[in-house]
Amino acid sequence: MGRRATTRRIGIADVALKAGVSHATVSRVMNGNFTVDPTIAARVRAAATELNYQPNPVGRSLALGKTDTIGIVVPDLSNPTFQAILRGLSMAAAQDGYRVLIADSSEVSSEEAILAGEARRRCDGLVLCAPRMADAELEELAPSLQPMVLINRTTVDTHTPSLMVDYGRGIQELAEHLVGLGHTRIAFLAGPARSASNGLRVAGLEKFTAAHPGIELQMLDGGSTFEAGHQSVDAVLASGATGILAFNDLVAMGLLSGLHERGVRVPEDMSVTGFDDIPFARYTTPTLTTAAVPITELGQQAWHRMRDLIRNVPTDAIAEGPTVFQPRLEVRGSTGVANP
Amino acid sequence: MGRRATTRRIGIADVALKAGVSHATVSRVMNGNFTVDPTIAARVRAAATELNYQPNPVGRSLALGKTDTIGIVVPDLSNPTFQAILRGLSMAAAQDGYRVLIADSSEVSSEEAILAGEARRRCDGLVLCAPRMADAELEELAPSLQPMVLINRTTVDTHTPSLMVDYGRGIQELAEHLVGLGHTRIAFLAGPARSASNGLRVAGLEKFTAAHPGIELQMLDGGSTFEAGHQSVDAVLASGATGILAFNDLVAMGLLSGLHERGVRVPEDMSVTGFDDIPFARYTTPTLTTAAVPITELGQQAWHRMRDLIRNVPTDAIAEGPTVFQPRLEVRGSTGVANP
DNA sequence: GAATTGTGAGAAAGCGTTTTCTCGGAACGT
DNA sequence: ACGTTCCGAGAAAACGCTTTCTCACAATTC
Repeated sequence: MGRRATTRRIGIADVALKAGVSHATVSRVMNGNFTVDPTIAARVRAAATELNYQPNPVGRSLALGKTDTIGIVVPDLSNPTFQAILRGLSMAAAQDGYRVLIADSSEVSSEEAILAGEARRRCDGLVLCAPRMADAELEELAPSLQPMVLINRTTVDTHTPSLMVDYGRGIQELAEHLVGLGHTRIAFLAGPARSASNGLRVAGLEKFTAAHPGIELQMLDGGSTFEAGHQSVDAVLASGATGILAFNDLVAMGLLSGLHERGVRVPEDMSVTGFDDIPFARYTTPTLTTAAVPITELGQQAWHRMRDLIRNVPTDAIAEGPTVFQPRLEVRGSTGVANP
Repeated sequence: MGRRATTRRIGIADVALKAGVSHATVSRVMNGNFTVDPTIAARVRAAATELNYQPNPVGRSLALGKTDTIGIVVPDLSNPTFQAILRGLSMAAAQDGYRVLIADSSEVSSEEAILAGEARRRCDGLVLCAPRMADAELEELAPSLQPMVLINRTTVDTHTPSLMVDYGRGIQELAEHLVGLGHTRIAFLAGPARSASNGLRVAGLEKFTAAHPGIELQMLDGGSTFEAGHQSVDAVLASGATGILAFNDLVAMGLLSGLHERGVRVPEDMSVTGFDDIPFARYTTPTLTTAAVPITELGQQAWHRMRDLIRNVPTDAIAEGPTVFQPRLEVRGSTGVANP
């Protein structure tokens, strides 16, 4: 039995009483069921507005078995990429009357599974961004999280839609862009070792080196943050490379900042590329050459997949495998011809 | 009556059946009620883990009259300030086992009231960021949204905690910083006219001009975005001012970028200040002099106020009026001595 | 040994909805 | 005028849980 609320919220019973009808009739009226006498309907509506009645969503959810809410699990809310996904998701979902519950795992991947489960049970579906989660764990978790949409991950299980960014292709294009500018010594400032998207980049770069035997490509440890980029200035300079592929825009910006402090001119002395095309990438000095990912659109698409799942739309898009977003090379000021 | 789920989720009844006890006992065990025989408790727990039972939060919420969720209304999720508030709020709330539901009003203030109400009914409380909402509307809405915490707004009603940033004081400090550097012609690149925080800045600047009769201060129309700053380059140059107080960091960054394109050197030819100290402010070129607001901490504090409200902690902090955060002057590279 | 207290667990009510079931009464047909 | 249909609205069950109420049984007391 519930606790005594200090001021009882006004419920369907109050409206029913005031209108002199039963709960059932009030419910019917509120839900636009037309099997109710217009006279009575009007009376109910009048009572409802007069009492300023708003149906309790929790009661509704219990009866209907749905919450009109979806959850999203993100590893780090301070990362612009996830912010953009969240924004796209939230806005698209709002269009269809759905809300978004956020679950920030704060990079603590041990919490991720529990967090995802809890969020899922409160919602009608889950969008999962878990770049660091082990494949096995994801595979094991997946069934209990349905309906679910994955971002930058896949499961063997075919009925989980997956939205992927072709990081491999994007990084290749960036590398080739550098080669086109005459760079022969290139360094990749890698992201977190266990990150799935870092793996894709590495794979793409392996293809790249295979196709360009004359090019020297070094792998440098980095990270995914501004600070990581800033701290790797020494390693970058020591590498002797003239073209630097940063893991993402944040890292590139950190590097840019560090290089500036050292008096290294970009792009005259060194070319730097990012990845993602976060909003700030076009406002750095110099402006950042990067691989543009339509991140907000990705969030929006995530909702559309989710919506199809929730509505049980027989979509063969799922069977066709993950939806792959192709990054677009965005050449700006941070890359230039190699200094001989 | 609920719809037929394709695969019935496993509920308390299943556990009760398997353990050979009543629903009530299962509930007691799950909630750590010690009035139950250890033997039986063990049996129930065994059944629960074997069936992988997880209580349905909706049922729980209905019975308990609480959702362990709070809502936050933000006008624009792409604004770094609100992102930071959201992050601080979400992380702090998570520490206490609460989740955050987001409601992005997309700057459509006509939707704000409905959005806020809907979010509120799904949650145990609401954090409201509605800088553009009319005072009257806020005042009218407030009672139905309790418990609520306001960000950068106040109500006459004293039992709504309010967290404010002292924009007036902050902008004065920035202006005085410019004066200290020898600037005598200063321009304020104003934010949205109806924004509450813009009003506070203007009020602060009025105090400033009163105290500094010799200083010329112009008010320029601006906005709150990067683009707004970028587009106001002409107006800024036409003003003849040498010190520019931008509405916030975003605007300052846009202005910086526009000035760079025009070949105007900062800070040699012109000094520029921002406001907020968003993460990127320390990585612009030149780095941005700004008034640092502990935004994430503000989000965190918002949760603490909310928690006190939810727990009915008799806090006199509320009666004492709004909690005011003092911005801290952060002098970086974008301001320098005035060019004679 | 009967009365009293205590303890642990089941029955049932309640949270606020939606929806099925049921039934009285009006409208219709013969 | 009687039987059949149909329609609209109330009663009640269901959603999944918590908690009060109640009661059977065991343990204690005189």
